[in-house]
Amino acid sequence: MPDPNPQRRNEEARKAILTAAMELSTDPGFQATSVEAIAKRAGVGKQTIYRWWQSKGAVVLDALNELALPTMSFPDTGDVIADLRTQLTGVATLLRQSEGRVFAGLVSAAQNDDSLSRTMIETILQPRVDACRERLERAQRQGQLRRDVDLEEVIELLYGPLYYRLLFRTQPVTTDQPAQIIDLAFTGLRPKRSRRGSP
Amino acid sequence: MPDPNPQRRNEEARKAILTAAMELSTDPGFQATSVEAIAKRAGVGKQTIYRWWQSKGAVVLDALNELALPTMSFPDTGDVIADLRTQLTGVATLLRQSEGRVFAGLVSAAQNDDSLSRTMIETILQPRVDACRERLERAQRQGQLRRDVDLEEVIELLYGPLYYRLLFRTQPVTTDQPAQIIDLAFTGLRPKRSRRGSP
Amino acid sequence: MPDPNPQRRNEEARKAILTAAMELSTDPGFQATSVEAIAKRAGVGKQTIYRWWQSKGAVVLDALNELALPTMSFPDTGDVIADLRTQLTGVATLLRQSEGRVFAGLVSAAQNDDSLSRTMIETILQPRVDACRERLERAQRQGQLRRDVDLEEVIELLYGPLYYRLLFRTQPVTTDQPAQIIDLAFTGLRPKRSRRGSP
Amino acid sequence: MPDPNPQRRNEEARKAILTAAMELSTDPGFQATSVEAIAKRAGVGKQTIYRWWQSKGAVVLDALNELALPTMSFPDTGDVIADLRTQLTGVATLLRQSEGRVFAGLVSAAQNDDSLSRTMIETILQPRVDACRERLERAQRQGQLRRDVDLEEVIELLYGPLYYRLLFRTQPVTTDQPAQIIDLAFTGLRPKRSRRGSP
DNA sequence: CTGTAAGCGAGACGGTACGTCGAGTCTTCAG
DNA sequence: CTGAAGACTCGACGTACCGTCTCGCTTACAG
Repeated sequence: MPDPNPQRRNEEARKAILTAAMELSTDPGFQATSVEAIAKRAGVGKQTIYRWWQSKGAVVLDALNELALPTMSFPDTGDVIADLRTQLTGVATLLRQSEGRVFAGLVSAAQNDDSLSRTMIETILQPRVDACRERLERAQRQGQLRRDVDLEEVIELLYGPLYYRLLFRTQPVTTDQPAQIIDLAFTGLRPKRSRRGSP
Repeated sequence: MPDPNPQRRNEEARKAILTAAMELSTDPGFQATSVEAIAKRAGVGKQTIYRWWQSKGAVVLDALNELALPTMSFPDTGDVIADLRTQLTGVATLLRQSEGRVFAGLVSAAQNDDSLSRTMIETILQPRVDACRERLERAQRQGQLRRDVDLEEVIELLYGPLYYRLLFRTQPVTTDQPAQIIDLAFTGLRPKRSRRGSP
Repeated sequence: MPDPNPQRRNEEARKAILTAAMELSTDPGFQATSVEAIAKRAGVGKQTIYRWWQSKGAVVLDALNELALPTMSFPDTGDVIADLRTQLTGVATLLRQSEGRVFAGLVSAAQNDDSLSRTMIETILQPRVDACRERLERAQRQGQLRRDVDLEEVIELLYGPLYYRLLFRTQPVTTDQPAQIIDLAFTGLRPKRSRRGSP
Repeated sequence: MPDPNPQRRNEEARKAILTAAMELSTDPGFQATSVEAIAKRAGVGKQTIYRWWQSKGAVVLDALNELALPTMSFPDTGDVIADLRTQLTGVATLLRQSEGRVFAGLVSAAQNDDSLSRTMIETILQPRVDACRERLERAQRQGQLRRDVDLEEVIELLYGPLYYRLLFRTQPVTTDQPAQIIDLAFTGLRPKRSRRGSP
């Protein structure tokens, strides 16, 4: 039962598998895709998939990371609001496309697969959350953001609405959603100034 | 093939199915539960399930609605912030419990089942969103909330972070998350007033 | 884990399975045949085979019994030698044909499958051995056969050489082998009468 | 792709493979043994087996020949019946032991592997049959055996019943079976002399 | 008050995919 | 430059559920 030797790994097979996984997760869709179908399309034995990945979800996660997700270094122009807008718009654009449904499938699979959930957080979410937090810390130091806030929660406030639409599908993710989220979040929901008779 | 006659429906079987569905979705978990298992535990033929529901998801959705979700009329004490806090805390409390995982399973299933997605929105989400929007409209009229905002987006801003944690599981939903969300959302992220040199 | 209910059994499926099993055991051959192939050719789910039989061997055994093996009531003309010749020639004729190879495959499978071995003995061998023994007993009573012999061993002596050729394939089973076996066995191997000077 | 050079062959590996094959064919049994398992137990790569043998059967055949089967030169005391008894009892003794099951496995494998079948005949059966035939020819010349018989058939008559029990497993091979076979075969099945009214 | 047609528990059916095993081939690396 | 190690493709294994389809058996309405 030793783990397989990664040095002996066939790089061609690996790529073929990731490509097939990505294509099938896009077209018949994540749930409609079987490990068997991935193997067949990749021209690979099923065992070669099970040798290197724990589950279909793990394969698609790797495929998404390698083939679809940009490295996404967080922009820093000095204006945190503009940078957030740039960044969130990028995410929204991605989620609108087929990658969005693939990612939704992944989140779906992670609901009852703790290992996949952890890996997804570590390889997709955490790096981006960290990059965002660093940017927000700089913004705090530059006086562009309240200092008395938990940045993790700020991030959830900004991204939550995006994933809300992706996953509940009450309405599609749009590219102007980010601007509106940012406006709401920075300005706050309190009424502007009370029209008559505020202190 | 006419639809089955609802008057002839066996109420006992219906309840046994919903109960079994709820229990199994809680314990082995939604995805680990099969229609067959529900039928067996409910002491019911599989056909009786397929006669009245389209899928496992549809059964669990009904079960959740009937057995777990409160009617949740939105409170109105006159203080919108307090009311939101009450309401959101209720939701958070529910999501922390096993119902949270069941609901997550449902969201998961809805990712590739348009019909289930629609039903879930109609029976679970929409009524609560509507109640919330009405409350927020009242708040706007009473000057407790900015008028220049899309209420749908406000709702997404408030609830998004809750579901973010439920579905990504980066950290558990907590009962003080709502208070913090509301604080951030109402106060906004802008720095208080710049210490030196603002007009 | 209760056994399936035989009353609910689909007779059509059963026949299709036996026929497919027989055909495939004949053409690609017993060992080259997979349960999967039988299922496919019979237009049947694999589970339907596994529900009613323990193994491929068990299916083929039933197929052989139902489709290929005659009921073979042992003849009784009053002349035991003639009757044995008739009977053994019938067996040899069968073994020469494709049924012979199917049966050989079955014997092969039974080498490491005790349950199959037992069933094969009970359903194929034993009934024929019993019929033969009864005929031989009658022959003994009629003075056509030595009385001081174990009939089981006589049967092995008569049939052993047939199966020797079937299974070792040193030479093919032929239709005149039986006559020769019977001659040898009845006359015995001792020299006729010693030509010169026996005591 | 020339045949591998036998001079370069690693004698240690060869022995380890044969030993492993023999042990595994004895304990988990022939059919339950895989080439992979033999390689692992012998501490040898699978390729090293496939380089020198065509199949598992071929390996076990060699193992049996080299490790289990005596050279068995046919005895000749001048009394053919005694010699046959000696020889057949030796065979029966062997077949009763684990070698018997290994051999049965081999016969089983040979049913659908013509090449193995031929090799088995050539290396195991034929030499012993030849030795036996020579002994029987001498017996014929010495007037201890009918002259008007096909010796091949005599051999089948004598050995057939032994293999009948080995392969059908209706009852175990025993060490007194040979004596009884020989008695039947030499004396013949005809009744002694009819009690009343023979000259 | 009695057919008869529905819903019901049960579970066999044709399928699809699962995750595993082993076959036989091919590649890498150490001695 | 052989041989151990083992990754590869492939095919089949036996199992789990899917959703459909009979089966008899209540059960309740219609004649």
